[in-house]
Amino acid sequence: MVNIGDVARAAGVARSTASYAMTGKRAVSDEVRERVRQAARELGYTPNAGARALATSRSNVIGLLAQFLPDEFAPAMLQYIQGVADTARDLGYDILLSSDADGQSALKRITDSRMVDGVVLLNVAEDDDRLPILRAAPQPGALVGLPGDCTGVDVFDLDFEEAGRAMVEHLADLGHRELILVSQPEHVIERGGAYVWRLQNAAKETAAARGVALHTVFGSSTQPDIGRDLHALLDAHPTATGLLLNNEAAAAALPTVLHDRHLSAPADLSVVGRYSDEFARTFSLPYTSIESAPDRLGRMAVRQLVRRIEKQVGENDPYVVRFVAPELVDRGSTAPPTTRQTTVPSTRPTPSAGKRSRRNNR
Amino acid sequence: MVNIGDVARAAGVARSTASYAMTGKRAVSDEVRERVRQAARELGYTPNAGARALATSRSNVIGLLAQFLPDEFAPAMLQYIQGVADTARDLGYDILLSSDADGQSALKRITDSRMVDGVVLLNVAEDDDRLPILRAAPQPGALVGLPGDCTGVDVFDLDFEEAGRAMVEHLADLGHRELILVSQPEHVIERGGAYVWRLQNAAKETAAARGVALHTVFGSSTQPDIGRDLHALLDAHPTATGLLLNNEAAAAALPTVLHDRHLSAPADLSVVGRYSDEFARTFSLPYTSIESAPDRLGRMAVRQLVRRIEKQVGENDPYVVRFVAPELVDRGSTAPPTTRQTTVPSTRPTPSAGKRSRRNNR
DNA sequence: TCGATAAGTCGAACCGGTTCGACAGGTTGT
DNA sequence: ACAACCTGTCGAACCGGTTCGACTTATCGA
Repeated sequence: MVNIGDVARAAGVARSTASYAMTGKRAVSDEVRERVRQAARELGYTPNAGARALATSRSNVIGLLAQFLPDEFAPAMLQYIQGVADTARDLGYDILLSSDADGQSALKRITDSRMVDGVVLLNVAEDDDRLPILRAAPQPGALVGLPGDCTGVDVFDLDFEEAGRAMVEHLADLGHRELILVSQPEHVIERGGAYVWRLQNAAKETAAARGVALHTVFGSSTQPDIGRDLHALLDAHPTATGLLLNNEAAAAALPTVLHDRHLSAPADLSVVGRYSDEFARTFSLPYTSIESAPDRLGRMAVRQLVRRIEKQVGENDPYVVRFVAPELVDRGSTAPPTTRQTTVPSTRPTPSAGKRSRRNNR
Repeated sequence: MVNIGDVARAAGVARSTASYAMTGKRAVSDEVRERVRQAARELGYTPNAGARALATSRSNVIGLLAQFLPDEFAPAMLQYIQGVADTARDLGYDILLSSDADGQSALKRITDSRMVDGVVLLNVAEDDDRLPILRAAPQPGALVGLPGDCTGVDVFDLDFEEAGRAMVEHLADLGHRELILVSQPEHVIERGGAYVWRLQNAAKETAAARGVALHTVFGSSTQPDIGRDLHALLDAHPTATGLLLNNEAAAAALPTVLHDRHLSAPADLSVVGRYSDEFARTFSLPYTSIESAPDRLGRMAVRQLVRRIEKQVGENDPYVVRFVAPELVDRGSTAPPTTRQTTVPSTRPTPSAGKRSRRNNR
């Protein structure tokens, strides 16, 4: 393999001069620079990443810690990854992706070994066990998701409180008096997914202030369980006229559930979700929703991280905690309330005739 | 940062001895080994990845070239990535993820710079422009997807011919005489997605042999276009009794389409898809389908790649082209044919009353 | 005209590992 | 008793870049 010594020899200069000609870190005569570049081109020279990392203590790689947890909805996760990957590439960084379930040791390994210049953490929990390791690491870190303690890292998240308020306000303004909020599974909360609480508490407060009854439940995050959950819920609260979804799986399952019950939105039920526009398109979801902006959050996190890596902001500059304001995207699934006719349990579910696989029963 | 010299000094040995004690590449006395390991533990020593890569010409990183193309269905892609990432981690490798639209230059950069020990290519086209670069690279490569020319790389793919045959046979056996096959968008084919042809041609041959009429069309891969496509299709072929889907977006959109037309499977229409079980669960799809096994393919590709990297198979060992046999997962969406009653166009689509957003019209 | 400054180049050292050859000391075989 | 061998350790060289200090030559100001 051709190295910088070969290039220097071909150009008739010292190795150091060749280096300066390529990197521009010192003045080099036009003539020499051109000769070096020419030689590099002809020989097909590419700097060795390991050697460069060793010499500069910079790898131009950003670590991305994502966890594909069984109770997280994978397609929603993908959008954060895309946002991070695209932005990193634009800024000249490669992505080292870790999907290791053991986030602690993965993080420790990639930071201690200096494989990465910085780290983005997805799926951050209230008391995330990766944070102590990240703070102890020499590299900067950016989070997507709000932990309890934000010291030493830059944090980006959707404003879930505002989201909760906006969802309730929207339906209250239309005249609804009884709503159901379906959150993520309780297990997500136990693991520290505080955003579930943040939205739910704000929704409760707003509901109380507006004199609206709000039933809150945790839904499953897998099929077909969430479908069953939704049916049970609609049975349990026959007089509720609005449905709020802070649960991607529930949103994805709702069309089928409403179909089975011969209901439609907003004629029988008003629906407001909390998911991204991309998600809505992918799943063809016709519900008005709070935009969760995963691409923007990923982009913001990487931008700030790169600023720290490149010392455009120093360690003494304050760490930021930035919330994206939720936007309500109106897809026409809300309207003033109507009394929902209760479907007779025996006629629901209305599956197609013929044999049905075990896998699909609900 | 603590380096191997610090460890050696603390243990009272030479740097080389410390290295041998950690790597085990030469015999070291039990006592010294223990002293070195102890020192390393106490000092919190982790080898510098760049330095090690420079010295050994091995990075323990695998490059993963994925492209999030607008006409590919992203959630389907994610499963390949997960399969690759999980397997790599199990085998002691990290993943360098490139989602660069310019696959050629991304591949050239990561291979020439020696950042990676090997590469997995997803989304491989018939005449993939990344292949010449991969063949010229010093690292081995494994593909998920079948290109026209397989020399110099290990190739893994679903047996799409057999899949096409199996889909048609299954419905022909049940007595169907007129079927519709919805493939990926024509654009995917133009870009070189040969698997579309492979399945379609095999389906056509089988249909001809069985005396079954087969209408083949290319569907969109985005919402809501694909929904419109499906409606048009069902209008155009009112006597068709079976629907074959080699298009994930179409599968994801079908429940809503059938709902709008007041049809259900298999009572009015038999349906066979081609997607993974994971995909079926995520989208709650109740259709019998050919398992596309993305996790298995990703796993196989990484396994073989690592074998090459670690010289368990040499450059002279033959390169493999391995097809995964398609399995039909019966979810009960197929039955003997019934005459489908034509829905009156004016009553279809049956949207909910009330305002409808522009975004959601079809 | 002379010293100060800047531009351009070079050699050497360095980053932090691994690996080769040499060698001391102990064991074995004859 | 001596060669042959094995074990365990060390010092030095090497991987391929970058960067520092020093040096030469040209340029400028006083």
